Amino acid sequence: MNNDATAGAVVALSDTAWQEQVFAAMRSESQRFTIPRRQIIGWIAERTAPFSAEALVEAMAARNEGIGRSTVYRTVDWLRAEGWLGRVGGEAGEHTYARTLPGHHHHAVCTQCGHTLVVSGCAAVEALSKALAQQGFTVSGHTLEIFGTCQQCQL
Amino acid sequence: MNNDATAGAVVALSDTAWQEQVFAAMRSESQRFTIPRRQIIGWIAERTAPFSAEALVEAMAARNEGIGRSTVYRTVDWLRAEGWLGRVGGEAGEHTYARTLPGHHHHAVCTQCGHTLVVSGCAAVEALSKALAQQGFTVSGHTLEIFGTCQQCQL
DNA sequence: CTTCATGCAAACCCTTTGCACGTCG
DNA sequence: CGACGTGCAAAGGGTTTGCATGAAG
Repeated sequence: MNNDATAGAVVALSDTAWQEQVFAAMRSESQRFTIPRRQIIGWIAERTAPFSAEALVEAMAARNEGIGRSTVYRTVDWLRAEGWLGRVGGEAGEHTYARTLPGHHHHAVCTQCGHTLVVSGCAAVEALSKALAQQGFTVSGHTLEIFGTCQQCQL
Repeated sequence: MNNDATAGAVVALSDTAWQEQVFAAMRSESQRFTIPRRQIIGWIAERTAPFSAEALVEAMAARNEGIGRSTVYRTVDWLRAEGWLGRVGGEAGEHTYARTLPGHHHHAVCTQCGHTLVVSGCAAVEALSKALAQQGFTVSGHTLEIFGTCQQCQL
């Protein structure tokens, strides 16, 4: 079966690739390759589920070196600005963040364990764009978040 | 042409119907039909674009009666809890809210004037659900926000 | 008359910022 | 060395809460 044409490929979120790409981007943007940044990025790379800013702050503060709140937030801001990190489910009081890969895609997040799948492409939304175009509405972008239960949590 | 089967119908956001339904829901939930609540709901019903909480607070404070912040936020919370109001585009510092209609649907928001179209149904996402089901992921819900330029703002 | 929403202001939370110091290149 | 990131703590902005008052049923 092949749903790629209509729904895009579904893949697990790769962590090592993400970290490598972020490091490469840092270099090419002449961002300083500091220890705090490496630790923060490394921690995020290990996450397989979305996390809160506070969780990251605490994890870094617990380190021997004791990375400060501001550094964490500043690094997160940079990652978001560059598109390596995105906010998901901002419905609650505190924001949650999830790793992001270059290019257009969406996340399917398990509401029980937080495990995240990446859905590449979104031909599905293109149909909507056509319908909206008939109303004179030009689509320039969209966000899509999917919630559900992953295979593990259904056992 | 008929895209309804794949993309759902696209309609403008109806305000009077919304207000009527909210009022009816208030009664059936034995919520008190107070003047502040009616004013807040009435103001929201007039909006054709998403609005910030602060805008609503200011609009209410400007009224002769002077509705307080807490009342505004509490009413908003109730509306959100009941599904009559939703947060959209929480990426920025302050949240923006938009009216919601019963049943599943999505919004297409003009990034220039804020005008909102409602897209009923979302057969498009069902294709994604199938692809995810093949990975053992059961979809229970999703959010979709569309951004673009409406007919008015393209002139 | 009893119950519950209101309004004011202070508390609260997460996030951002200023400044002197330390680190990277 | 020079520039820039870091850490601390305090400020900032939006949202929530406590309590006495006042309106709704």
